[in-house]
Amino acid sequence: MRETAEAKTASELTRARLLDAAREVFSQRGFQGATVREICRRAEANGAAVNYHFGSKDGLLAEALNFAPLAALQKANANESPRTRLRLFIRDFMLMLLDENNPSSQCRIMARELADPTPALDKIVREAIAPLHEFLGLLVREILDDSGGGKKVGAAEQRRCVYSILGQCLFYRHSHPVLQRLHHKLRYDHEEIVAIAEHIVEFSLAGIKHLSKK
Amino acid sequence: MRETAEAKTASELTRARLLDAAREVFSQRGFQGATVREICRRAEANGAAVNYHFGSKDGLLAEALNFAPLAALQKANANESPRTRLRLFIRDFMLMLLDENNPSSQCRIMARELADPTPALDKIVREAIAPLHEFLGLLVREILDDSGGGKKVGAAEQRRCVYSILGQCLFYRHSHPVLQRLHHKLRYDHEEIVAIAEHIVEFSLAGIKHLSKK
DNA sequence: AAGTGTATCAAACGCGTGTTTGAAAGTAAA
DNA sequence: TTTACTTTCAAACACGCGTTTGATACACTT
Repeated sequence: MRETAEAKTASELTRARLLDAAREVFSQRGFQGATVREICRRAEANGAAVNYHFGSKDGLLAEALNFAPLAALQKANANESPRTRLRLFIRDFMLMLLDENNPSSQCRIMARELADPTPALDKIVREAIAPLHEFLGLLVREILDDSGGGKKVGAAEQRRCVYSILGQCLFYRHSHPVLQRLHHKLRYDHEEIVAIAEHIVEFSLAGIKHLSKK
Repeated sequence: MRETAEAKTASELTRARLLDAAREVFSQRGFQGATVREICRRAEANGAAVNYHFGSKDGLLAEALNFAPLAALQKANANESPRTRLRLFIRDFMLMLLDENNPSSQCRIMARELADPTPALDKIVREAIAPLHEFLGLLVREILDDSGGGKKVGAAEQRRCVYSILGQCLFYRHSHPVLQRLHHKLRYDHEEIVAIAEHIVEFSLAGIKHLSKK
């Protein structure tokens, strides 16, 4: 039965290699910019392998996506205070977004697709982004209530706070090519990412608190 | 001589039509997503017109860009207070970014190119984005000094404040496809854009002030 | 009216893309 | 070993892209 297992995993190994290569290339070049040929080359597979194993480039993207790491971020630290949960979430989210060594390229793939709709975007929005927005919305609401300003903050403003937080986070990934040209010594090492996250937390908490007290 | 003038402007008219169509298509589909054929179709010109008049698709983009409107935003209201100048800038910037009826599609074109380097990106960064960052950096510095907190705020934190502001602004354009799916009744009319700008101003001023006082 | 340079046009070119094909190699069961 | 099925492979296909070409129409000069 050793041959059976080996044969089975032989096919599954190329599948896995294709998925790994796809995640890498998609996160670096985006879905449009990535080519099936480059993915196959990196996976040391034949050019027809993608269509054989996944049907199409779209199918490969669909299987390459994995929303679990992002969802895990939201479930962690449930017993901490809202502010602490926001702080920890932003730190880990930024590490996913910016740290090339982070094993979860999912966020980097998704971030690239935000502006350029893909057949997979509907699924991404439904299964990853909508829950993320809801999670942050609840967190912002808790912090608003906690801040104890008498001001009643409406749903629209609460939503805009979520957008402000996500906008700050995504900016560093989205505008990376520009920031590199502006600031040649730029490099996202672990220390720098944590400092960025800390800035976003402080900046955002002040913004939220201000809204509740105005 | 009437015929001469007509003949001369006949060519210049197609040039102008091509530029208009190019700005429209580039801002809607991005440089990569835009096709020469669609631009020519919208301009009611022949498929070879772009290469005849501008040499290449790249050349068309280079001529379609115009940094004056963005620069004008920075020079206006020079005698107002730093906070007011920030408020007015963000409002007009958001109107450029989000209002499809705004005659200046430049910002919308540039925003699409941020993430996807184009041969023109170096020029865009040098002539438009770098001055913009410097402008906002000075404004943030003035507001920090004005806030009178004894805390000395370093250049890195000042820069991150600029990133926080721009990140919030660009998020609405960058993530528009996602926000539409999340929130189906979303529409950027004038009133909504102004409300968004106002939120970003309040949120950001609180964040900046917090940094200076911490 | 003939000549000259410019602008437009339909058609095609060269290239890269995702995908398909049919044969060859490999693997498991009979 | 033979048979049936799965996986790999080089090659080609169909398509869309930016671009080029050579003919044609046009406006202006001589």
